[in-house]
Amino acid sequence: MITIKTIAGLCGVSRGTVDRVLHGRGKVKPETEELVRQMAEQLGFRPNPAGKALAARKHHPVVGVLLTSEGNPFFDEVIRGIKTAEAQYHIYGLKVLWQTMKGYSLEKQIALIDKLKPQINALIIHPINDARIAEKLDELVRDGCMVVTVNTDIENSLRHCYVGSDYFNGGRTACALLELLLGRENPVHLGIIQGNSHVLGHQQRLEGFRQRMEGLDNFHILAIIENEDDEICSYEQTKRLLAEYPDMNAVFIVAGGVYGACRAILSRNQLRHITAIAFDSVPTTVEMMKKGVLQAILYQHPYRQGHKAMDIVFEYLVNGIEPVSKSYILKNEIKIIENL
Amino acid sequence: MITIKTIAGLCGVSRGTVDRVLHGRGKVKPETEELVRQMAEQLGFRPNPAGKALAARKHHPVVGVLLTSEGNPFFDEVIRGIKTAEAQYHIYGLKVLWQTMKGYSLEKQIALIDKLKPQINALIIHPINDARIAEKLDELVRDGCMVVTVNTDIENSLRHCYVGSDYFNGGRTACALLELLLGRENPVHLGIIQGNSHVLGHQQRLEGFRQRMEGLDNFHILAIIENEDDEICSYEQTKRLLAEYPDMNAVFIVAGGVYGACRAILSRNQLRHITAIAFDSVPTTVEMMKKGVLQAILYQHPYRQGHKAMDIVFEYLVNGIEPVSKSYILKNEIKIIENL
DNA sequence: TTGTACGCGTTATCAC
DNA sequence: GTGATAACGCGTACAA
Repeated sequence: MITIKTIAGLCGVSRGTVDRVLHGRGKVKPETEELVRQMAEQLGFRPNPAGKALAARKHHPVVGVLLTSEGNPFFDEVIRGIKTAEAQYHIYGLKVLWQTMKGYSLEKQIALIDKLKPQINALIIHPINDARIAEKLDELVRDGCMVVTVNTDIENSLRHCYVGSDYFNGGRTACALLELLLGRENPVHLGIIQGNSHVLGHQQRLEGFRQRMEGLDNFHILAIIENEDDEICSYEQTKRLLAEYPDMNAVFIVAGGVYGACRAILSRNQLRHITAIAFDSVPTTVEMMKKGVLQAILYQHPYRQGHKAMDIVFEYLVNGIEPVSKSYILKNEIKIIENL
Repeated sequence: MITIKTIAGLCGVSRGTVDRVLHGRGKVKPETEELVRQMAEQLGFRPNPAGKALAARKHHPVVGVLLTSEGNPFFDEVIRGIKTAEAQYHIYGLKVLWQTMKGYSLEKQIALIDKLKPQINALIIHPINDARIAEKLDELVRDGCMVVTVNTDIENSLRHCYVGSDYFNGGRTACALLELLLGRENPVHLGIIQGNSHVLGHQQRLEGFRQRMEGLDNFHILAIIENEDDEICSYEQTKRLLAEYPDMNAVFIVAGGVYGACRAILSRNQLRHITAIAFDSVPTTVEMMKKGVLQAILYQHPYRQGHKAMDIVFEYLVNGIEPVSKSYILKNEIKIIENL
């Protein structure tokens, strides 16, 4: 095992000098610096996290978590993942400041970022995809704060890393799944219940779905409605859709409002079967799977999203390790009742 | 943060004494012992892993890994998971001894266990489900060696923990998936390609499948063959099966020999479509999905199996933490080409 | 510029 | 029985 001591001994300098070189604190003769750097490089020196952890306990790095999770049960598992990681990293002196909000108010989110800003060394955020938020996050990054987006990414921003699913692929997979369930021969008359077309992930899912649909001659989109992720709106709109298109035999629920849409399908109480799929296994969605309204769902590992986001922040803050990649993408899994 | 020092101070004893109490090394006055124990309990003392790691480096705990992985690409990902964890725990002085074998020879496995036995503090093993192996593992456990079974469990053994999938549920999920793909109305004439009915997991998958099939009046099992996880045998047997039952329209491949069975299906080159599903995403299986022979597969998180097994061993050996549960079960996931 | 010394939490060891 | 001390690897304040 290579330690600072090893390098110091081999270079004939003290541990302090090696440390200064490795941390770029200056005040080292150029030749010495070069020697130490080469030696560390050559021996493949990797600082021991255990030592780092022990030494770093006095810093108490603070992580802010800002989620649009109020009233959105999807985030329950994300939160559980973050909290599990929080407990695990507690001994490293890591502290977490929580902020949650309901809905997608730009002003509210900006206000909460500003509130957290002076207190934190890193931010885990479920961001609204708006240029003003991107600007705010860039401001944080420039001030030395790490920023990790979770579940939803934001365009044109300096954020260090994104942890979440591949929405485009989620749409593709959804379409392929419907093809499997309905076959290539039977005509598929499709109703699409979109969440909010201004939300990046929702857009991308629909694009992915459309791309995968090219060449499927038996697939026909009858209509696309937006429910704004609201259950009541979803219920009313879906009901209207089903009345308007009596030959609809498939429904793709792109984002939220799953329960409302399913209740609308249930309320028709007719013989003709509708094949429906949606995303995420929140309790009401599982209920609708059990009732047979939803044949399958796509699952984006919410627990692991939360945990991984904290892992990345921890590695950066405590061990000084930059994320290996700009994004950490979890697979879209297909779930039916049996393997929930 | 509660440290040994905190407790020592509060009890008016030295850190050494606290350590002796907490590790049951004896040589402590009963009253002192009681006092310290109560104090630690009351304050909820949790030893700091970082400190432990630093202090424990000289122990060099050794983990033996014994897998029947030769010639079985399924284990490639399991191995990758173990190796990633190995690298991560390297700094704690953890060493790993690898042993692999081809096939399922009892004598060979026993010999390899005996070879590892004197050198290891823990064993991660893909065991043959036989009483003689169970006996061997119990022997290890009694000698103070931790034993973790991975991917396949063993019956009636003292092993500390099992990490793997739920085979019974895998079978259930497979049946439910076929029902979704083929519908409840059309008659389903099923051929089942079993691996080896003496392998516990293979048995359980079939049982799960059968249980889920109860009440599906349109499902009919035409035949069940065994391929002994051998590709050639699988190819020949499947070919014979397809010739014998020309109305077969669904195939369930329970375990190995996926490639052989798929090649047999391909070789018929006929118009009638066969819906086929299998387990695990090894390269040849993915190839057959791309060719359209397999509509979907079930995936048992091999990478995470390997990683988790090492996690559990690490926690026990280095931090002295017993596994919370006797088994750690990963979900069976449904994969199609799009979300592989 | 460079070296020394201490603290972080745990544990092994030596001295009493 | 018990206490004191050194060691592990790293970061850093302070001394030289």
